[in-house]
Amino acid sequence: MKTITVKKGQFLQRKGDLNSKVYSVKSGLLRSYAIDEKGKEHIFMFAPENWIIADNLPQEVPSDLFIDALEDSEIVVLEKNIDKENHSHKLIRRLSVLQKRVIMLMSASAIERYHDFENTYPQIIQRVPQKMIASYLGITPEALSKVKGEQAKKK
Amino acid sequence: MKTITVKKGQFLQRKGDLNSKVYSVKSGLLRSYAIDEKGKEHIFMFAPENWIIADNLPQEVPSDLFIDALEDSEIVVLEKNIDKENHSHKLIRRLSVLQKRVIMLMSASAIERYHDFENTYPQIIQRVPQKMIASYLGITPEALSKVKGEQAKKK
DNA sequence: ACTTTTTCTTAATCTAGATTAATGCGTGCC
DNA sequence: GGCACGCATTAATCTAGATTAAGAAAAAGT
Repeated sequence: MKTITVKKGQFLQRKGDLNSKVYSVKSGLLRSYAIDEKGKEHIFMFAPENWIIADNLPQEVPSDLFIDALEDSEIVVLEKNIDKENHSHKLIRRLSVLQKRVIMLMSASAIERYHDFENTYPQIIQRVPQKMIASYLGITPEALSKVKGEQAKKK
Repeated sequence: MKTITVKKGQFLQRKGDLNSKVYSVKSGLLRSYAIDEKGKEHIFMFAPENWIIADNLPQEVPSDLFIDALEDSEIVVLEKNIDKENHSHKLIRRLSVLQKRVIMLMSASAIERYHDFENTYPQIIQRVPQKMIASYLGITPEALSKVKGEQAKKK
C-alpha cells in the first residue's frame, strides 16, 4: 500500500493490463473509461477525493478500462486482494449505483439523465469539461449542448 | 433460511418493499424489473437455476425493483444480512457483469447487444418471450424483430 | 502577450430505434 | 372445438439523438 502522485493526463491503468489495482483518491480527480471499436471514449466513472476507483473485475482478468488523471492527484494504490477484510458494504453501495445507472440508461432521456447527474454529483460538474459529462451520459457533446439550450428557453 | 415454491406470475418483491431479501433459485426462472413513469417495464435481470437475484441495494432502503416468477420455481430465501461470511467474490462478479452492461448500453447498437446476450445467456433465450429480451436490451419488441430480420437477410 | 489547442455552440442533415396500427399465429382455457 | 389473449411480425410515420461542419470562446503552452 503505497501513495503516488500523478500529473493530469497520466495513466494509472490501460485496457489489457493484468493485475489491476484499486485506487483511492486522496486529492485530485480520476476517471475510468472504455474505448469502443470505432475509437470512441465512454466514461464509466469519475472519482474525486475520497472515492475509490477500479476496474470492477476479478483481479486476474485483463482490464477493460483505462484509468487516468483529470487533475494532478495524490493516490493510494491498493491491492485488489484485500478482500480479507469485509468490503461488502462498499461493494453493495457500488452495485446500487450501477443498478440505477443501468435503469436510467434504459428508461430516461438524455436530459433526464443530465439532471440526475447534476443532482447526484454537483461537485464533479464544475470540474470536468461538458463533453466528458456527455460521454458519461452516453450522448454526444453536441446533443448535450442542444438539450441544455432547449431546457433554458423553457423558462 | 427457508425454501418456498412460487407459481409462474407470482411476485416475490414489489417496488417500495422494505427489508428485501436475496433469492437463490433452485429451479425455475425469476426476473427483476423496474417500471418507469410512463408505465414501461425494464427488465434488469433474469435468474435461472443456481443464480441468485436481489435488488442491489442496502437492505434498509425501499426496493426499486419488482421480482416475479417467469416459471414455477423453487426458491431459497436468504437474509441480506449474511454479510458475515465474505460474499465479496460474488459481489465482484456481479459488478463485473453490470460494468459490462453499462458499457454495452453506451457503446453498442441494438443488434450488437442482442448478439452479446445470445452468446452470454444461451440458456435463457429459449425460455423467455422475445419481448422480454427486448426489454432487457433496452429496446422495443418491434425493434428487435426488425433488426433480427435484417440480420437474417444478409446471409 | 501571443499562438495553438481544446472546448462549446449552432445549424443542417441523417439514422436507429420509437410509436402506432394492423394482421397472423399459437396456445391455453371454458 | 372455438375463442380470447398474449406474442411476433411487418409497415408507415415520427423523433431523439448522431453526424458533419464551421465558427466563437476559452484554456493552455511557450
